[in-house]
Amino acid sequence: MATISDVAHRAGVSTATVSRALNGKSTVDPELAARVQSAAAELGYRPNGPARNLRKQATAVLALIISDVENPFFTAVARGVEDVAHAAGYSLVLCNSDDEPAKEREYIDVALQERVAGILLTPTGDADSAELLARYALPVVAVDRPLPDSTGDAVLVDSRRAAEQAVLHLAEQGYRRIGCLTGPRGVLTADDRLAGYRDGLRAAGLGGSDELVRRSEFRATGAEAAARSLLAEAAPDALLVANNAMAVGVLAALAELGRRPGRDVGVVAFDDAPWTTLIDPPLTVVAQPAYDMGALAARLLLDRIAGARGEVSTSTLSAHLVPRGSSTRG
Amino acid sequence: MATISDVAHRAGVSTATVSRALNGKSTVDPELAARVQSAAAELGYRPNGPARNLRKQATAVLALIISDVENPFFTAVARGVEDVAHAAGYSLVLCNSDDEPAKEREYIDVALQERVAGILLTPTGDADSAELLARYALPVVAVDRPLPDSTGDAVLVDSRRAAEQAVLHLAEQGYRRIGCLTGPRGVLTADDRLAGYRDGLRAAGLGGSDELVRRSEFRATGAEAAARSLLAEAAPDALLVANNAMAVGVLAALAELGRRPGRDVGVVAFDDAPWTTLIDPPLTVVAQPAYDMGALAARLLLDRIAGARGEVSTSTLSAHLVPRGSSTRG
DNA sequence: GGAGTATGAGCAATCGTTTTCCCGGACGCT
DNA sequence: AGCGTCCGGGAAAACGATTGCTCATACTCC
Repeated sequence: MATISDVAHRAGVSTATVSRALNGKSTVDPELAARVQSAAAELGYRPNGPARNLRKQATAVLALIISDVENPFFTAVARGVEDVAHAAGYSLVLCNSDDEPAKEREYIDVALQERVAGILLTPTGDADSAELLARYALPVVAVDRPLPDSTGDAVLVDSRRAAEQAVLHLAEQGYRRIGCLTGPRGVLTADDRLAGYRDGLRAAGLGGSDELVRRSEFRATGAEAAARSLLAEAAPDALLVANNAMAVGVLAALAELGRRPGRDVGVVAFDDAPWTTLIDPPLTVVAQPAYDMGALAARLLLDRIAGARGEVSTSTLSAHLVPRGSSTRG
Repeated sequence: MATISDVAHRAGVSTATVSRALNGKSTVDPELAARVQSAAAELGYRPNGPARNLRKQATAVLALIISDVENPFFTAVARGVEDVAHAAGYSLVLCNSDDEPAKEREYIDVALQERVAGILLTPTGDADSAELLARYALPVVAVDRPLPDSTGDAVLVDSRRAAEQAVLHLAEQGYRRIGCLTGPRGVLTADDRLAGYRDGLRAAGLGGSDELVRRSEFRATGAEAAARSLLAEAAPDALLVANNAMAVGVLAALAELGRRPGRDVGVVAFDDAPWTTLIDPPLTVVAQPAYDMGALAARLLLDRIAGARGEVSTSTLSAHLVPRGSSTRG
């Protein structure tokens, strides 16, 4: 593949001039610039990225470490990030941590090696990861969950408050034994939503009991089993479900048990998705602004990279309840 | 950040020895190797990726150019790719082409500059892109659709046959005026599925007419409008829908018109998704092995990169029909 | 006409690795 | 004891761009 000196040779100038001409730097004689342009075009010259990155001691690459691209919430985040990054001339390397600290650390290591300009991640909460990031002073923005010790900017959703409102909504609709299906202990969004659930029960004057709470992975199969056990053992008349994938499992369990959402068991789930209006009754959801979170996070990160030195910021966007049929009796 | 010579200095050896020790190359005295290891650890040394890539004239990065990460089909492909790539020590840069040739070319250009080891893409069909790839002899595997002129390996699904079988299935169930909603002209999967639809009609002895066919973008909103127009103007008693996102639009249109899938209008859609069993009646789908396609494509690409010189291959996986309630009367 | 200044291009250093080449010492064999 | 062979490690040359510095040329102004 043609190098800059091939181009220089063909255009009859030095490599310095080629570089300047191609990067529109300083003043290059228009005629020479034209010669360079055409020489580059004829040779199909593409600057060598690694060489340029080495010399400039900087790359135009961001790392995005999310739990799982197959989760529509993270997918929307990724899309927001990519759109902003791309508009700014940055590329994105995609990493699935599956919420495993070991994988997370491994990917951070790769990012460090590749000297990416910054990292966006949904932290597993692993302290070593955070320490690694801090040690190398790599620009970081956390999405969906904060970093341990809240080093670095974060773009969050007020899950707790949203969960509380979801419970209040269920209570208003006349549900009394409201259960909660949330994610693994230690995952902040899972714990937050549970806390919000408890806030809601308290605010509604409903006593809660741990019997009405189940945890599972943030996936359909685990949630299905958890829902089944909860329904059998605690007889809830409504459920707050902590994410979209879990909702699939819960709805499957209800269908199998012949319990109709809304009339028999009120259901509210986190995360909106296109299909939630297609089921009967339509699913009441807590819609999170995933795309916007990604876009905002990317912008914050680019600002940091550009050298904005301000205080560490935490942006908390709010989720909003979208009431539909699954949370009304009748 | 510490460089290799910092490590060399601290360990009291040359940079060459550090490099050899850290890469487990040739034979380095175990004692020296240990000194190097601990010096590197103490300094928190991370080899400079760009420098290494420059020197080695190779990177451990693959580019993945797909239409849209928010489409669950591509998301599953991406996941398959990522898993395989990661296991082989490769990173993935993610690009959304939105099926726009201009964006596709732009991303190919970026990939070329960054000297990625190979590209996986769902080609828009743009000839310039293909030419670009061919000119630089970059290892490429096409996923879901072949490259123009079928340069490069491809991992496809037998969409046409699957569409035919879906139509035959509908015909068996007693539907007679079967319509088709497919994607934009020129997108191969869209055209293939349409061709398969026509094959199916012919095989079932049903006359087709263009009146029963509509095209839209591969998205929900376009499909909803198209479905509405088709239902109003051509009175089909069944629909073959060419992808998952479109199915959402179609089902929304049916719901709004008060037409029940199955009983009133048979529906079969491409792409399975977790929610398809939650609706009533459950949606009959043509399930594509998206994850496997991604994984296979990545393996083929890695083989090419490793220097497998064999013939250009085309792997055609088969999709299978999953009959559910939306395609049975009653 | 001469001195000073702007303008534009080239030389060469530099980024941090890997890898080739070479050299010194140790060892084995005759 | 002398010679040949390994073997391990260091010096230095790449890799391909960017950029500070220098220098030649032409121009302006007195």
